[in-house]
Amino acid sequence: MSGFTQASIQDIAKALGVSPSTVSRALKNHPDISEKTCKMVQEYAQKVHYRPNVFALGLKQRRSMTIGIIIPEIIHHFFSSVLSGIEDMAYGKGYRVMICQSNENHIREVINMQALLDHRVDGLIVSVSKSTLDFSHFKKAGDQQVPVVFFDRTCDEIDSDRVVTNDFEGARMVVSHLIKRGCRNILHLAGPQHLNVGRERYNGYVQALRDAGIKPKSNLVIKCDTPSKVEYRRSIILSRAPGIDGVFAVNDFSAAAVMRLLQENGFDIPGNIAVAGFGDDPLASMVRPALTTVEQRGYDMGRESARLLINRLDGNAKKEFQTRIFPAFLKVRESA
Amino acid sequence: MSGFTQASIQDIAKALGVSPSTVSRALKNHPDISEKTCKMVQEYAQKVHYRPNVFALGLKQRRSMTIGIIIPEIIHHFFSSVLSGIEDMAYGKGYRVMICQSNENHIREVINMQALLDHRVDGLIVSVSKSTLDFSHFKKAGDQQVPVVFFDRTCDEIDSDRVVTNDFEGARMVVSHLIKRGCRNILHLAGPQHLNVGRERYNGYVQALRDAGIKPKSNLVIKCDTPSKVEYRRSIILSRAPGIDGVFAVNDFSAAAVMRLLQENGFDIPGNIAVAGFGDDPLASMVRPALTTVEQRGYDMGRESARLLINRLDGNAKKEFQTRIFPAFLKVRESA
DNA sequence: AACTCCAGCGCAAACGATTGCGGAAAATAT
DNA sequence: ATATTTTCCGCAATCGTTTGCGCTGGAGTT
Repeated sequence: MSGFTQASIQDIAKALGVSPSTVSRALKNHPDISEKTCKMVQEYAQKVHYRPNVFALGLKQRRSMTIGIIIPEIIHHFFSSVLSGIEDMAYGKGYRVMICQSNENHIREVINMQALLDHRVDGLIVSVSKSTLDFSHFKKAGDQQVPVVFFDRTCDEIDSDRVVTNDFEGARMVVSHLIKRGCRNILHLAGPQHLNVGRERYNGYVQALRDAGIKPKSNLVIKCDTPSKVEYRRSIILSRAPGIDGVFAVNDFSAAAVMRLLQENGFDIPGNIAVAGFGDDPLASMVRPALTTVEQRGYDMGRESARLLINRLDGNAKKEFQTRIFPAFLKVRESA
Repeated sequence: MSGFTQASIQDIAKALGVSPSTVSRALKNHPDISEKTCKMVQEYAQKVHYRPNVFALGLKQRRSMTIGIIIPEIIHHFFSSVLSGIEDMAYGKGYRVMICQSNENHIREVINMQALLDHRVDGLIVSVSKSTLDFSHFKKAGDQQVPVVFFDRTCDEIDSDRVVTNDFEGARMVVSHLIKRGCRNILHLAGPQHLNVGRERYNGYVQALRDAGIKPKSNLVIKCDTPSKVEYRRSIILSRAPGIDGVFAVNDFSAAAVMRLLQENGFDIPGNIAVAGFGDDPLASMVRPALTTVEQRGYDMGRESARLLINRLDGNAKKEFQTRIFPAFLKVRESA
């Protein structure tokens, strides 16, 4: 009710005939303050809907109880899952979050970084954009004593905590599955190789082939990690199509797109060509045939990222940085 | 470079042998300060990477230059598009954003609201959660002089600026299209009727039927607005299926889910049953057959929401509240 | 009676930036 | 030469909260 203006500690102090310091202490049950006073203050504070001023707090304590997050694109189910995990853990520990999207754009990432640092976030959780090759903006965070946790797409140049999926093993598993199903000539729609995820998934693909005594062929690897790139490369994909019996795409979006492309051109999935993706996006179960893919535990990864960061912020983290590797799970559906 | 600690205005003042007030004014080219001093201060500030302290600023100016955003679920493409629109407009006008998800949960929405108010956002842009029936938390924003703009899912009880799609017309168009294609018995998977979007789309559906002289049947309207609800209601949907020749779902997710369900049970889309959705999610073009749907201009709606809000914040808005209605566009693909 | 001790509270200085007002020096006018 | 205006800058208060330190009065000790 109380209407317009937010009550401050001084307002409460004045109204109750005590000093601001007493109010401040009473609100946190400081032992110096008598029980009676505590109760009186707290009740009055409640009545006038007192809420601490975060600006004054931040100014005084030199911390914001806020975690900054930079992710490439929030629209991907994996990233939103991670986000939920981070939020839940953070809220539970009294932290808030501030979310920025880089839109896979390096410049935007740098701007976001600055904005978050300007807002004096206590720590950062980041998954780097595809177009980021220079990591100096992350070092700036280190300079300002702001710890960074990288998840999924990490930055090797910077010593930090990391939370990743076992991309290698996930890729190896799903490609092995394709081989077990009888595939011999498996096309890989690869992600950027300067990103750990792209590299690891590629490596897992190669490993699975080797395990089965199949020689990897470089013309069966195409850099192509979005639906629009699938469209852009349709002619080369279609030129390979007659000679292949399987596709492993670096993510579900490309997998769905290539599946559609192949279907439109008369190939039966999985009859002629089996298709597998990576990530288990909700999309995977909505397309036809439903997509065989690799499940990542995004939510748990988010929680763990936040846990690692907050431990460090609260000073109860080991000095050495850690890398948490989450298992990947093969999710067999209809497409392979 | 400069290492650990962020330089403050006082640090600069001390280093340059001037007063903090001079530095403050020099940094914004105040006419009281000589050109020479301005240049000196600005150059030094640049050198030490001076960045204003948002806490001090917020405390003094009693505004944060930050817009709070509450949306149901960021994972929906529509909402992320709106988000991008808001961000672009806001950044362009010197505002930052703080994003919260309600996850369609009323409690969470209330908490988010309080968190944003605690952070002293200057204004709010909100799309209300499905489970919100009580709007008192929004009134609290009004009490604190924090203007709110509602988009898409509005709140009728509160006088405010609004930005919406012409849901009625969109629904009418797409259902008319179904009818033109020959559909007579069209199932509607409806959203919650306490939300304007659910209601308007339903009304558009009814209007299209009436326009064609078809009598709406209540047993052809099922409340069902997510894939999991489609699953949950599969038996009733399938019991209706033999008698229908079209489906209009309140969003693309449900449309895709129902399409799969029907296909799995031997119905050909669009041969036996035509299916249409709403929203033009990227999903729509990835499923088979590609989904006929209604396009909403999410990005533009985001920009407009931010524009309306910022105009009000900057004091150059008319007193009366406005409602901006964005057109919807029929997007015909393969499913209908 | 004089002492110590402690519970309970207030003073005042931060944190970093802004801004109205006043004042010294320099420039201009008389 | 003095008077007047400009130019340029500093003082100090302010935003709301925290916190080290000091003060008071009453209870307990000797």
